[in-house]
Amino acid sequence: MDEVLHDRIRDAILDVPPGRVTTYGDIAALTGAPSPRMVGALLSEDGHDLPWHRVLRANGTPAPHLAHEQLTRLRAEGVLAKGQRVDLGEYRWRPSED
DNA sequence: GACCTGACGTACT
DNA sequence: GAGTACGCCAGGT
Repeated sequence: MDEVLHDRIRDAILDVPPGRVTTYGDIAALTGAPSPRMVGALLSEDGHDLPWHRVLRANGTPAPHLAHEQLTRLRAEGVLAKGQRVDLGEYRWRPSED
């Protein structure tokens, strides 16, 4: 994994403000990552100190094995989910609106 | 180098 | 809206 890209992905995730969410695809597009999977891979190995709970899949649902923890953290920030699905139209963060 | 795996996305049914 | 199929790229074996 390219280290510059690595840092850009981390920075992009750190930019997401509390109470908002983004998607793996958005982070990939924003940072130039070749695939959204790379974003997930990075979080998997080096995401412990990042607000990883603000990163969702494109349909607004979290990864299955993290769903409970992720939705709990998001709820604490004011992001409400309908079942397992967060309303991206409501909470999705865009860099331009920062 | 082939094959498998994964915190994903899009298209299609 | 939900499920399936396939493409995608990097890492490990």
